[in-house]
Amino acid sequence: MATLETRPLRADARRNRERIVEAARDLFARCGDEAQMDDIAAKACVGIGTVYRHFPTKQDLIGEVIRTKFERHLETARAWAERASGWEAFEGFLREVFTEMEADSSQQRLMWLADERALARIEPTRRELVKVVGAMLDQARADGRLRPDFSVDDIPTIMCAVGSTMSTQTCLPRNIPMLVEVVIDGLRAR
Amino acid sequence: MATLETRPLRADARRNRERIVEAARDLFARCGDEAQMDDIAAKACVGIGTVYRHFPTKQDLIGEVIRTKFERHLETARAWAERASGWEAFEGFLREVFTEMEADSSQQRLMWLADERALARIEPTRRELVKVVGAMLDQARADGRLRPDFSVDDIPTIMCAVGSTMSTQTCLPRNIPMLVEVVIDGLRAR
Amino acid sequence: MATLETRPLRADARRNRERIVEAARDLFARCGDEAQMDDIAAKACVGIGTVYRHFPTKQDLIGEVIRTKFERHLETARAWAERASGWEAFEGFLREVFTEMEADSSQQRLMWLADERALARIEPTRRELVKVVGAMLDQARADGRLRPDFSVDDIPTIMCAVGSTMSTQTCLPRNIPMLVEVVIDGLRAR
Amino acid sequence: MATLETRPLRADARRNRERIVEAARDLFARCGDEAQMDDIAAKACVGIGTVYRHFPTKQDLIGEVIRTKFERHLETARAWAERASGWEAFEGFLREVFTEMEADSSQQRLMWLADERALARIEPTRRELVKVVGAMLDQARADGRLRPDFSVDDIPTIMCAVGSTMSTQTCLPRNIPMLVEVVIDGLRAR
DNA sequence: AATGAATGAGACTTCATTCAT
DNA sequence: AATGAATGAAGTCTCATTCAT
Repeated sequence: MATLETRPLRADARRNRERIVEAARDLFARCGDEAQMDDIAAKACVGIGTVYRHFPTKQDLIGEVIRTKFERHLETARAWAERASGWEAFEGFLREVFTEMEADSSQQRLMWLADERALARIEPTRRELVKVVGAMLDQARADGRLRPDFSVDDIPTIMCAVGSTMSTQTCLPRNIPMLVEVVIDGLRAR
Repeated sequence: MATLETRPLRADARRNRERIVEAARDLFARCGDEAQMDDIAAKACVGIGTVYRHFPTKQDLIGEVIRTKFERHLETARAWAERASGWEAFEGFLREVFTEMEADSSQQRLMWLADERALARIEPTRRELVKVVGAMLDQARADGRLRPDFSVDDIPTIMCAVGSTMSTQTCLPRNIPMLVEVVIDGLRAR
Repeated sequence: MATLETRPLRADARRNRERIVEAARDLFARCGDEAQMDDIAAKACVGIGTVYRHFPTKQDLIGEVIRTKFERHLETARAWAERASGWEAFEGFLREVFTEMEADSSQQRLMWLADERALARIEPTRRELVKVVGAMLDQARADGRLRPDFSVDDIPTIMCAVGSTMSTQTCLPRNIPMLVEVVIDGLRAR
Repeated sequence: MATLETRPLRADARRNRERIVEAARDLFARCGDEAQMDDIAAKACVGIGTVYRHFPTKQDLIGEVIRTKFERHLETARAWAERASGWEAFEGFLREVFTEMEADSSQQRLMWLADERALARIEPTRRELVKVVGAMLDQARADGRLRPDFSVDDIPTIMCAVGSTMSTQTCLPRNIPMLVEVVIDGLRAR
């Protein structure tokens, strides 16, 4: 009932939160849609009530898992922005991101479960990502290496095209490396 | 009682069947996964039992809706195979299919609901499609217009990449025309 | 619309009726409760509507199948009434009936599916059976071979006890020959 | 918050569980197969979900109801094993069990609804019961009071014969007391 | 702050029966 | 007299979310 409690418990809470997100990541990857809140709680070794304390909705949890992945893509973008510039940086970024995606391709399907509420959670990260990559694009376009009609706002389209292809039913044949080459070649100026 | 007429009841049954598929097409497009068998039956003005008489499983119905779309793609491919050949036919086919897809882009998400059972239903059509388009590709490759590492088995990958991008949540920005150009340019021989 | 039709079709109808009962016998024996009217119709090579023309209710069909079995028991009783008398006839009848029952023990469970309506159908046959066996019992009692407190009305109880034991889940151990001996010995006068 | 009390919620849960089994006992007895999970939940004043939390399947609930009855039979057997021995104990046990059975004869039909899954639940109790009664039988056989061909494994057969006869449709005449005497006399050595 | 038992709307599917042909 | 497509009430079970402890 005191308003001013110190936060000794908050360390515990944060650990719980991380465990929950970790468990969700794993179960969503393995089971997709079917991953249940109960199972996620069990895997995180917390009660289901604790999951809901941290994430009031399943969509919030989905959104958080997606956000952590975008965070990693953002870091990748920043690393390439430092390491190179223009088309080189962009191509390097794209290839590395696609590789990351394929490493946990089963998680790409999370994008299909996410509704507006979940997606709202990743907006800040997404915007930051677009900003960082935008700089590379401007340079690449100025250098005449990038197709002129490609804008920074089209990046999500590209990433989505590759990512969602990774996560379809495995009973249909998929050739991701080929797709990556087609897309990157298609982005070059002719 | 005449021997010559087609069986009258069967005509009714076929009409029902078509109404069911039509209703399913519409509701899946609008509600995705959420579309319920009850609602589909109601929309088709038949009892739920009638739906299950024609499609013993929800996945069978999903599969049938997808199959009808593939059937249309197949017709498009055949039309282009007559009208042109090689790269011209392939590019024409691709552009027309992508346009068709965008016309009912909300239906692309059906692919995400389909499980193996549903997908099994479209196998014959898919195989025929690959065969027809394969002929175009061989010619295009021989003419040096197609990137050499692209095989007929990669067509589904390409179509999936574009199709699934169309069907993502609209709250994320999408630029489909740009994606189409990138993909087609990426497919050309350099 | 004529009231006075001759019965050339009735031969067909009777054949259908027999085929339906035969199919029902088989399917009830194999599937018990789960046997469906559709399947019975299919197995009898008639439409489901034809089944309902002959037996307005599933229970009527169940009752008919049971009745045919009672009919056979009745014949067995009559045969023993001719061949012997008193306790000899009764024991012979019982042993033969129990043997018949075990031959299609899977059908005994039909008794568990039958409701009042079905059972009403077998009343005449049952009454006749009791009458025939009753004569044996009177003689056997007079001869001092039958336990004195056993009446003709108790015959169904005895038959039910053995019959229903035959039809329980096979995962529980059953020893029918032993049960038959216990029951017959228990019926003797001491 | 004290460490000593038994967990309060768990007490509630146990009460719920008992209420569910109690409600199931009553409804299965009255309606047989027809008793529905919804009704059982309502009668137990819990949500349907609570029923399924405790018993993941209807068969599990059926099995539990049967198990509680077997448990009572087991207690009866143990009581007689202390009170007497040999044939006296066995006959006393049988008569008391048959009386118990008749008290809720409508429940005997549960045995007919039980499938393997339900029956698996009662295996331990059944085995224990057979063990306790087995000792009586050995003694009775040694004393020359029991028919020699009767083994401990035949007990379920005997109990089933009487129990199932109790639970048939009441429209057929039943004489249970007579059946009990016939069976017990039939079990004696001659 | 955490727990996990409870909830209950709602999903898919079945099948005895009806009725237009 | 026969057919079999259609019906729809009712069944079992799931799972995101709530709330008493």
